[in-house]
Amino acid sequence: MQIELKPFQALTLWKEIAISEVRDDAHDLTMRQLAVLLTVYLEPPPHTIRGMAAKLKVTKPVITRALDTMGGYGLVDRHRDEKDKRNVLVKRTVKGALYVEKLGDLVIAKARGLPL
Amino acid sequence: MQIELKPFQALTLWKEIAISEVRDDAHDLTMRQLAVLLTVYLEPPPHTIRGMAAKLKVTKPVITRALDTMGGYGLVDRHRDEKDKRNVLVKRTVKGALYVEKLGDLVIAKARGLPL
DNA sequence: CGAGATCATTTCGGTTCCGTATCATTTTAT
DNA sequence: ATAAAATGATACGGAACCGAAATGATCTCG
Repeated sequence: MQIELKPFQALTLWKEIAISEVRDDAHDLTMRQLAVLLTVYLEPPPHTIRGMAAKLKVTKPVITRALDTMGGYGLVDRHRDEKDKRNVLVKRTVKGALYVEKLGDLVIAKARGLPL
Repeated sequence: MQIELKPFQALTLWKEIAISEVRDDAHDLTMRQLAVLLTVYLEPPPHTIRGMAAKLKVTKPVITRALDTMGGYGLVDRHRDEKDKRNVLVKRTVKGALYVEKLGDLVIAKARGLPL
């Protein structure tokens, strides 16, 4: 992963990834859902609804709905926090891990293909 | 260690950008809209509805609606092709160019901030 | 000239998402 | 014990989007 990107190259990378995501659109995630998904898989737990809402500067229902949708896809899971039963902890799934891993491969492949 | 770090960095970059976009959500573009926008601004014209639909492998109404929304934001413009009045040519705007430029700066800034 | 092809848009019914406000449950503090 | 606070989910009306199909305008070509 070269870090010395010029503006046009950086945008081309972003464009190629966006187009790839749109094309073989397995799940049609929105930007918000993607931000939630990557937060869950890249940052250390625990992940609560309130915490993620604060991190993304969105309201709690946005996170709840994103988890509803992605939970339906099997990309994330939810469990009550036994220590504090008001909290809900977002958990990773095998399917979600595979999806994220594939996305990482895509970013790398596209970055490698850039004329640097 | 280094081998596993590369995908993680790539995903972290993608995550940081997604979160930034969600946070200061000037326009709340979807992935499809973003793909359309970047295609218009990074690839040489002309850009027709049919051409972009084919490129993104989506139906034409998807492109039409994306242009409706982004046109409302002032990010793109449309004109009839005078050579073939069936066609509509997508045009760039000053506002859209600024938005794309800012996005490029964001990608670069986030890439630069990655721990190599 | 006229039939068919091409292109973008609109329409349709249905789904999803939005933000605000409210609700139910659980914890904390008095 | 009980009131207040905290947390996530849900209700609601409105907006945006979906794919498929229909529409209107324009072009092509026999």
